[in-house]
Amino acid sequence: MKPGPRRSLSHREILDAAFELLEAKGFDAVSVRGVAGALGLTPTAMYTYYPNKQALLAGMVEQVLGRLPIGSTADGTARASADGAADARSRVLAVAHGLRDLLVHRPGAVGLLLATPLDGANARRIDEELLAAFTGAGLDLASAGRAAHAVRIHVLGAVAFDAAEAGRTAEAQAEAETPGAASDTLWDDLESFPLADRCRTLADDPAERFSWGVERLLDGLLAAMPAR
Amino acid sequence: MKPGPRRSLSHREILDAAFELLEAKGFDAVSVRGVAGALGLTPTAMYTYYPNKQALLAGMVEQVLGRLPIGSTADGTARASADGAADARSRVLAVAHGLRDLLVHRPGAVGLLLATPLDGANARRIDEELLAAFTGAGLDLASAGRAAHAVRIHVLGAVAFDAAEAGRTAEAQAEAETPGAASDTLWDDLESFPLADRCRTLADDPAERFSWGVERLLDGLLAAMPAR
DNA sequence: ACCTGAACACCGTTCAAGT
DNA sequence: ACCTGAACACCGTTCAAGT
Repeated sequence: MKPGPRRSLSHREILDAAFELLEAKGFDAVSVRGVAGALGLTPTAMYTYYPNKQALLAGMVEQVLGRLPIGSTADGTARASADGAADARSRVLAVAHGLRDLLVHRPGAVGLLLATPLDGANARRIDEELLAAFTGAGLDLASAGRAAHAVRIHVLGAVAFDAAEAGRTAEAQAEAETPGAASDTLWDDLESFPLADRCRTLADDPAERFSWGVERLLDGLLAAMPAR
Repeated sequence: MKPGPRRSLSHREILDAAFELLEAKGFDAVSVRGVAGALGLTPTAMYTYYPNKQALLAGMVEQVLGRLPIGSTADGTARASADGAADARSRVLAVAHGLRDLLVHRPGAVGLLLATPLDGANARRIDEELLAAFTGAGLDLASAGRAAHAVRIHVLGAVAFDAAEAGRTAEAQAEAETPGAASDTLWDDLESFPLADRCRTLADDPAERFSWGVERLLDGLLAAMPAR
């Protein structure tokens, strides 16, 4: 092929192609070469838009985090309320569930978040909302920072575990469909894990488990207020 | 080279070489080819020991998790105490801090944990300890399962964030040492993040932040007991 | 059983060259 | 500025063949 026409793609078009690839074939398929191919470009042409793969992934993270609505209450900054803690709880819950919904409905997005620094403008915007909520509840700035960090950890970690678990059960199903392969790794160690085994039969719903965990975390965080 | 002598390596030797590579050059250096090369083997010889890379990584995870001491109190099963919640707290804290120490002192180990299912025997052993602690505190099995999951998430997530943060500041330092490169990505967006900016100047110690977060999480989890 | 060597289908990235 | 084509130094994995 000769150089071809100057298409001059926008970053939007490139990111759209990358997300299409992500949702169709998973995170591993989001390669510089793969995205270039989907756009009808040579791999090297990608380097005129992004200096490296990290920058491309960072662009994707920014786009997906940008879809999280924040501070949705219409009253703007005037948010003073009778109960600062209750206010904080609802604001943090909105961020937590919003973020989870964003990632759960986007297969492969977890890999994206885990592979990328999370220091872009939209990540900072989310941080700011969490900090505002916790300081509004009466926490000092240092505690609010730690509380926001704990929420960050919990949301991302929960989604990552859910995704890993979903992938594993999908594999297990695919394996069960091939009757030739006997159940491998049936270790039957001397050890047994009665509680864990009984627990596994419960088959908890991921969404409910997430909700419960965030509520309990908030119970602990919002109790960390200076006595007043 | 001809086939060479039958060395018949043990899994231990292979895993040791893999960990040496992990600590020396990071998680990305732990490749089938890399480990084989460190052992003086051809890449394909690795496949007589492990069916694929996943299995090799799973072996590494099992070895590192095996170093976590559990149930260190000498009294064995006789653990009934006046305050079940206080007992549970100390047991969970032991697991959480033990696990964190294991990972923090082993650069690259986080990548390992994030890339592998965590369903091996040692992972189950840790699960069992957490479940025992929470049920001992009076939680029903379903709640204990959710609580254990929350702890799992928090410990791994915290270590993952710390590692990412450490990597980022290391990069920033390396960049600062090359005075030719001006400070890139100084966006100066219209938005500003006063709380997040002030928060960043606090420079919280990761170990203290972790401790605080786990304590707050446990505050919330151990309050989730049936009223008695 | 354990190992080699060649091969397949991939990566991210750089460089010289074209328009 | 945007793009191609060749190239470099890697991946995981398979296959046929040797001992």
